[in-house]
Amino acid sequence: MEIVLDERAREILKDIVASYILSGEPVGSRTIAKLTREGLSPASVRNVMADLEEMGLLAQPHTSAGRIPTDKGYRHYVDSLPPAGRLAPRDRLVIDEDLARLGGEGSEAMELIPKLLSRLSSQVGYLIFPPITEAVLKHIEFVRLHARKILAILVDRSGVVSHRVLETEEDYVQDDLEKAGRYLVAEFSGLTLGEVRQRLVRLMAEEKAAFDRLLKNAVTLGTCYLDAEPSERRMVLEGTTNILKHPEFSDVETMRRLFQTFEERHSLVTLLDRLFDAPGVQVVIGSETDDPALGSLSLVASSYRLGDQANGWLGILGPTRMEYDRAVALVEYISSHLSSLLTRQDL
Amino acid sequence: MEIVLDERAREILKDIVASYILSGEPVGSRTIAKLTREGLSPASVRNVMADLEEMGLLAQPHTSAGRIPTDKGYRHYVDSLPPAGRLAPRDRLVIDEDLARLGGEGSEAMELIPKLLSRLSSQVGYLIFPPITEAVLKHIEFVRLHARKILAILVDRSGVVSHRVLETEEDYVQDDLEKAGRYLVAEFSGLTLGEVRQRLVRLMAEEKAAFDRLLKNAVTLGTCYLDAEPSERRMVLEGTTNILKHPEFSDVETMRRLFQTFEERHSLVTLLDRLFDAPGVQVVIGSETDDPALGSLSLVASSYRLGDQANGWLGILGPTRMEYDRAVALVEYISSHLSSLLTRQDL
DNA sequence: TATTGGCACTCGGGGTTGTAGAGTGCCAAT
DNA sequence: ATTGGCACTCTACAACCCCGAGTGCCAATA
Repeated sequence: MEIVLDERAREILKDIVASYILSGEPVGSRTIAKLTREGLSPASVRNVMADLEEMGLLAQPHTSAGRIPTDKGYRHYVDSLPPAGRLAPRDRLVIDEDLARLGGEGSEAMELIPKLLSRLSSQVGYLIFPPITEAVLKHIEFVRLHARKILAILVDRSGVVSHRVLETEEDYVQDDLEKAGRYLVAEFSGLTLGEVRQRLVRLMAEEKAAFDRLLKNAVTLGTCYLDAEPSERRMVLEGTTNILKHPEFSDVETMRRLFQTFEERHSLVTLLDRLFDAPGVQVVIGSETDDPALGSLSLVASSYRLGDQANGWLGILGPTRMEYDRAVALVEYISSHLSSLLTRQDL
Repeated sequence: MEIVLDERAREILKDIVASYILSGEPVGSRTIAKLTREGLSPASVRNVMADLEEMGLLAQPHTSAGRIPTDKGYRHYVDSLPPAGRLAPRDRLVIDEDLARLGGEGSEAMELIPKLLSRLSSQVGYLIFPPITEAVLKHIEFVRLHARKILAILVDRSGVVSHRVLETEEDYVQDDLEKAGRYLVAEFSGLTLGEVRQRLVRLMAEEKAAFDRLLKNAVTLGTCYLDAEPSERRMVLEGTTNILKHPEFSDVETMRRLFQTFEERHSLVTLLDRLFDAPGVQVVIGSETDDPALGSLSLVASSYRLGDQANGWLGILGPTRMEYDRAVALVEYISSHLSSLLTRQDL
């Protein structure tokens, strides 16, 4: 169901959406007539508007009001945006400075980036980690807590630390745990966790493992850790309060649902996970998803590369009535900047 | 400025506050007259009410409305609550079950407890870690990230993991880092970080350290880590969306300020830090603090003991119009339960 | 045939007015 | 000291009206 618009209709749609994004008020035919250079009369504009409404791109809040874009209208608008938006030099400067200060440790970036996105866009900034199976092992370490309770700590190549408690069949002494950790690092560092798991499974199948205690410990503990690893991806949200500034969320109930969604995070991750893994910045209009809580929200998202690991996501979350050009430029710039920074430093 | 109330006035104040907490509506003299057993007439109640208002314990939203408690009124009410509140057996059961499932790892408890508090109270649950200087060293570990960037990971006795990136003067090889870590653990595990720092300072002053490379490394790295440790205490908040359910926050602007406070956390920690470190549950009426964002909020707080470490805080944060008896009982029970659980398991 | 000016119509928002109900304060009676 | 009674006050709610913005449609026009 491809909608074809002639030049003028497209122009008018663009103007309406842009004007509505700026003002938040329904826009009438007069406003547009004054805006368009080729001096069209309000009446003519009205005709086009009626057409656009029939196609489902515009809507009227009530009979005698101006038009506002439908989500379909936003979609058209977004798709017709020039691909390479410009970023204000001032913003550019802030980003360059902040990212340069990064120590090159993953966790730091993961906290800084969403804050940066949030601050510069005055919206919600988010960052989703790459899937855990793609993390490259740098270091792993086991610490005995109590009998049969072991704390496992893992560091991935980009410096992201994660840890969890393992419950084991037998009771290990700390010394054995350290040996096991060192063995795993020596043997597998530089591999992704997915690969490590495969190797471990293979090792477990080999007979040799049954006799070498050190090897057996290492394999058991390693497997235990990887199995305990939840498949859910980590996500950082920042600036959620910014969303409250927007008048479209003055309704308390909508807002409660929204914050609930933020608090759970889960649904956002799966939403982004389903996104087609294309390069470049993508825009998702809230209602295109099936989550009602995201009703009047939109996401601007870009994948990023952390070293040569598979992609994580970062972007901006804001009301559907958002300045997409700015947002897209911002996300685009930060994402590519971050990718190159991390990839370079990783060598 | 001690306010003395006679028996009847106290009774009426209690009834008014209780009724207002339940209904959220200003309560009139009729309601109270019907409630009190010793059949007082509304007119008499009105007289008492006028007195209470003069004392600043009650207020009228407008001339012809019932009375609502002032914060001073709440304070009186709270102080006159019976100290040992009963907890519903059903809640008790839930808590017992959930806490029993705890693996004895600190981080798990730190996440579970606020959730539990939040769920059972339908308010915001929080937990503040003990001051970092009181954490007992169990394990420390250094991982080389890049040249002169080192990731330091620390585990305290209760299993809480924290980590940060150190920038060092010289470049260490991983092997030296491991030796340094092992040295620190062997020498100092079981001491609080505060004590560890003292020892390190002393060691650094001794001449011997200048010649033994291993020792020097360990001292340098240890000091570096402890200095980088921010003095700010960690805090976990859970269920912030619950606050939105309460009608008193329907005003968007108040709410935005509130969420801002939540997001920053800092101010809440310092607030609790200033609290008199008494045993038992304490109630802070929001306006008793100087933070305007906490205007119509109250805190129910209790310190807890984690092993023999100094105290952290846990509790409930909700609107000043909150069911204090329930909340106090809940916080009391969870706090003492947690303390005993952690202390026992630590042996 | 596409565009335009004109005109009647519609609808929401804001201000005004009226009314019912809840609750008070005060006073005189008990 | 307590109480019944009464006049008074104030809010919340609904009804109403009117203004202005904007539309849809039609007949006139280039």
